[in-house]
Amino acid sequence: MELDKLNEKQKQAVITTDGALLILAGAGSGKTRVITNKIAYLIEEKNVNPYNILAITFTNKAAKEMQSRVEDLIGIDSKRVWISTFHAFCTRILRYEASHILYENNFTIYDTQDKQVLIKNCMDILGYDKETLNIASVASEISRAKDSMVSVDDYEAEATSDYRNSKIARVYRLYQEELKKNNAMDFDDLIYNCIRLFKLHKEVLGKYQDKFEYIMVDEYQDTNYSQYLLIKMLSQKHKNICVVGDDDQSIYGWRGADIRNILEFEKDFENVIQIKLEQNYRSTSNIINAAGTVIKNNEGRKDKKIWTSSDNGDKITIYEATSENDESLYVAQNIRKLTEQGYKYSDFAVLYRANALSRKYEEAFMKYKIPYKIFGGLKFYDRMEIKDILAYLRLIDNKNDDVSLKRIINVPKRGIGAKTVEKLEQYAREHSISMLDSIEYISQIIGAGKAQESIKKFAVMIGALKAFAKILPVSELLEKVISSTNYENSLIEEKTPESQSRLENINELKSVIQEFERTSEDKSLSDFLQNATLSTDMDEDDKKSNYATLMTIHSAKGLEFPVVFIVAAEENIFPSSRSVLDESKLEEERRLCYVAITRAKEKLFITRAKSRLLYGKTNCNLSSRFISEIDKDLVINEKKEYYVDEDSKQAYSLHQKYIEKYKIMNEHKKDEPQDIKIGTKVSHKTFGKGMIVGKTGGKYSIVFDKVGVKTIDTSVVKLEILS
DNA sequence: CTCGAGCTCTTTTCT
DNA sequence: AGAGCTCGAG
Repeated sequence: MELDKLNEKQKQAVITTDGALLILAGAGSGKTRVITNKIAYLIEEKNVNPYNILAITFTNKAAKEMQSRVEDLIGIDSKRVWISTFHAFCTRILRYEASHILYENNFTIYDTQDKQVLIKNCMDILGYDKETLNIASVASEISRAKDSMVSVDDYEAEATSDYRNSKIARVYRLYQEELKKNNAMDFDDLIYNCIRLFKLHKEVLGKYQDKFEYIMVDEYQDTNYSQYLLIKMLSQKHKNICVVGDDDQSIYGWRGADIRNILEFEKDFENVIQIKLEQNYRSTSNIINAAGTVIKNNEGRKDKKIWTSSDNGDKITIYEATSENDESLYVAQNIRKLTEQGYKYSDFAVLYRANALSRKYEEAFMKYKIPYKIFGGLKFYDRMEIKDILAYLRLIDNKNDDVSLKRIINVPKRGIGAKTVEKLEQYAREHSISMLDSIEYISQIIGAGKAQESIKKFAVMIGALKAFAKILPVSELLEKVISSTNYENSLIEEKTPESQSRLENINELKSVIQEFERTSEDKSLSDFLQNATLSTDMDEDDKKSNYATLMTIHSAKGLEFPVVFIVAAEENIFPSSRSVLDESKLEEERRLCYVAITRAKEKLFITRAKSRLLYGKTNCNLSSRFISEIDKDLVINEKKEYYVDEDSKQAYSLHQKYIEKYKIMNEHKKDEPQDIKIGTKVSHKTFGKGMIVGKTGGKYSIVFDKVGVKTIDTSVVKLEILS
């Protein structure tokens, strides 16, 4: 135990073990330290059995971090504490108790993409076109319903008078029926169904209530209603519930997080003790004060003031760039300058509001030879080839998974087209069986021919693989899948750099599976698939490597860096254009800004550009209101000297004229795609040197030395031919 | 059945 | 700017 290393408040938070405890932990106040020490304290001082402790986090990364820090404190006993994410926790329970809610325990978890595929499918069946009803918005509406425990019946009842909502209600109903038929659940269902299970079967709930004597929840400000309910139900017996959070860091309202949960914790639970951790150990005093002057503009927050005993440190540098190019070069130049003064590349982070902004900084870093890593974008398990292979494994594991079957029935191409699949699906629907099972009756469904032969062969292959699955470990099953589907070979034959990188990813999947077999307790196929769906790229961070970090502010939460650049601090970007008209959304943006500022330990730069090319258009945005909210005494303004004109209105109108002119010029330019042979070496003005490897119309696939494969439309961007 | 031209869309993102 | 999706031609 390291109780003596804690400050008074932290110590108090650790030793207050019984009853309901709300720890309001400001940024950088050592909250993980408090939770981990509390777990150790319960076990070592209070003789609580580790088996009776539950600690819940939002991300795998946070769970792993917590697990390893508890292990450092108490050793092997830490393995017996339940430390997991909400979703992993619910999955584990549902796997034991699936039969109570009429699911099979090898149910498949559908990720966001699978979910959208199935929703689109449902909308097709109902005859709703996506022009009137946008798939993504239906998906998110269904998510919000489940987050707030609104069942299909409830939703329908509320929606009767509303044309759009009653349509969504029908999609929701069909979608849930399809999930059930496929023996599948989406992410939201994991929590929704867990609560349904507890409500329906009090004896099951009782079992878990007995087990969890002490419950801890991290990042409580990010919980949604269903997560709140889950915690509340589980803690009902022992009533030892400790939640840790910071209302000022609630930035996930748009995905259902309810800030009310933390603001009204004291009403929701009995005899709540509240402890505030306000001392910041991370940042300089100037940074903390800047964060404070911004966040105080929000109404309706818990009263607290973070402070630090550190020195003032440097002032915050604000740079007003002329364009996004100027801005990105400024960032790169400053990083270069600071590395010469002894900073490492890994000390730097560039934080932006949206992933689409990252490219310019990437280019500038390449130019200045600064090693960097971009987080976000396409994740490993989202890659096409990985999803394909996993779809095979899912179908083998769960024959009812029609979504996976449809994904791979013609991958690699075996001459089974959309019409055939449609007929098969219809037959399956009419006879209430899975698509895989309906293949048995294929001769009744489609006439004899090439498609029928292919589909029979497909079914035989899946049958054989299922037999292998019973006797082989997952890693060997994977080999069988790859060889019998001819997946690898068809990629090898393609001989494009894309297929090359796909092959590499498949090899990566092989090592992921081997790693899983080495480390996991339950080595079953179901378990592997669930792990794969619930995990993400962010989980691993190699602290050893030396590179600058580029990421969105959202993904930076919980991290810290000696030097932080907050870029594109402009109205309509940060705060985003969709937030500026809505006071509560704007407050969330401001909290996001608070999170961004408090990531910095020593130096903070905030930059903005007077004009910016984004989503194919140039815009002139005003400086972010958040910049002006920072106390002027804490700031140094840097600006290009030739910007004499302070009147932004005038600058704006001049710029608009210039842009109009530029547009007209461009329209004339957009014509004649270039005709270049495959194999030609070319140069692109932003991606650098590369080689043409494929051609589709006027568009070329090009492997660039630095950035990999990109598709370039030469009627828009001209390429310089090198050889 | 497969390929390619032309259309639309674009915040954030963990699970 | 560029990715993804739909629809029509071969």
